[in-house]
Amino acid sequence: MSKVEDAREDSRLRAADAVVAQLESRILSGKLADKQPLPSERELMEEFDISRTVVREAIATLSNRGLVESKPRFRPVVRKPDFDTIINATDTIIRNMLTDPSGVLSLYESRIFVERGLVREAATTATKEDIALLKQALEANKAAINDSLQFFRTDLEFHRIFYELGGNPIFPAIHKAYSAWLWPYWERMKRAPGRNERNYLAHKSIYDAILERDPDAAEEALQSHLARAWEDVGLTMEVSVSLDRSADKG
Amino acid sequence: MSKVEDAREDSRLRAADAVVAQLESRILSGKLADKQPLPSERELMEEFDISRTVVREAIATLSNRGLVESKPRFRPVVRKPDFDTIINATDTIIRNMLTDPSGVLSLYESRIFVERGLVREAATTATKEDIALLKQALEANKAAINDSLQFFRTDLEFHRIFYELGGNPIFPAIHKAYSAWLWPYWERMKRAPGRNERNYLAHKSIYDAILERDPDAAEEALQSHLARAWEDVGLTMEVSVSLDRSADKG
DNA sequence: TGGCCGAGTTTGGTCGAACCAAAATTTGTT
DNA sequence: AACAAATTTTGGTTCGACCAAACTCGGCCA
Repeated sequence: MSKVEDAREDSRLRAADAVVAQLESRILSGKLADKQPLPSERELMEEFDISRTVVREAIATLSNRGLVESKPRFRPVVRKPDFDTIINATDTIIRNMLTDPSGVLSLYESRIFVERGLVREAATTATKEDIALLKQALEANKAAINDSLQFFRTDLEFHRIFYELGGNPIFPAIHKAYSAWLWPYWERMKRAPGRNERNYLAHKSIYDAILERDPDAAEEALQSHLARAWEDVGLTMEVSVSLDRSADKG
Repeated sequence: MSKVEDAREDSRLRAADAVVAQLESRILSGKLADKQPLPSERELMEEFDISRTVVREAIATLSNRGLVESKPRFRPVVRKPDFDTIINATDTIIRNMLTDPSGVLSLYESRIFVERGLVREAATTATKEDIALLKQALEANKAAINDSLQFFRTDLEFHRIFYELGGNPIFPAIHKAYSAWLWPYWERMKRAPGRNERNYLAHKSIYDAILERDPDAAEEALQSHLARAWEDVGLTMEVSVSLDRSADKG
């Protein structure tokens, strides 16, 4: 008997949606194990007694929902959702939204907000091990001052540590998102002489404040650090903004 | 000429993906205006010189991405993405993730983190108008103590104000998300006598701290308020996960 | 024995024609 | 002008077919 029909005596719904629901529950319950390939489309169409068209639509939806990973021409692979999944699913939308400069600013503001909280947290609750991690990242950052690409990497890594501290898996995912979405704007940042040095010192002052268990100082250091960084980027953005406006009027 | 082929001399890609990209750019550029119906599937298949199968797949993807709204049997409607769109696109994933209690905890922890920052911000930078809003919400909350449903609404509203303060559109979207995702758990919260009263007092203490421009007190009040709320919910969840972070400063 | 290669099979990607039922549109009637 | 019926359009679904890329597996050669 068709398992789909049961959940679909109401013909106003899509058949694919019922299949999606079925597969979804199987994935979540573990009947379809993580990292394992989905049954072939032809198997599924037989089992659910539907056309392959519907099967494909269902799989496409699952893919967009992040429950399976599907590369073209390859068997879709089951993937239990985690917070990273959300970032991926959200990616295109965000990128679209970031075509508006004010969207970038909003995003960056939110990042500052989050990191202010994170450094406060670090200043009050960081363990010796946490601080050791920070110190290590800081020194790597210092060592890379003359290699801008490497400096950027260690910069990212230094900030990332704060997102890891609480052990809450949401925050690393957020850091990943910020990095991915704001990266393009950082790439265009001009290479002012002494910029790396300045940023390293900013990192150090944050670190020092944490060492001294001073959340206010840490927050302040972080805030001015990121505000300054925005200025570096904002200059190049303002150009494109005004360009857009003149293009609009024309 | 087929517009799809151009972006697809590499046959390893899906035809649907190219169509998605095309329509996506048209929506973002405004060539396909917001709130306007998409061309019919048969028109699209002719224009792009592809089969309807591919058209449907493309539309399904756009729908999942949140760029069009498609109810079964109705013409899909163009929808320019905003931060709310993200929440909707993310919704199913999150709900799936929340089948795991630890996921709920992570989410709730992140909410506490965010709101701690928000009330600190409010305590330092809230304008007279902001404070008036808070006072109004607080009084509405007080007036609803004996009507649990109404109390819940005013409770939500009180918290929402903090998310509105900065004027950053990301935060209201986040509040909406937290409300939607955590709602089911709150609904199951037991109706202990005096609970509304207690929560109102907690809100008041937050408000008072903001009045006195004391971010530490505001944060502390918020923290204990939400931690206590979690206990009310946690009991019914039959999961004993502790939330004590002892992050309070002496 | 072990790794490489190629024929044969499976599987995903795409097409096209067709049918149905519901929505949208037009026509007809009062 | 308003409402009801007939007609066209459109989305949802099925079936069958074809292609090319991925996968399998068994034989060849070192």
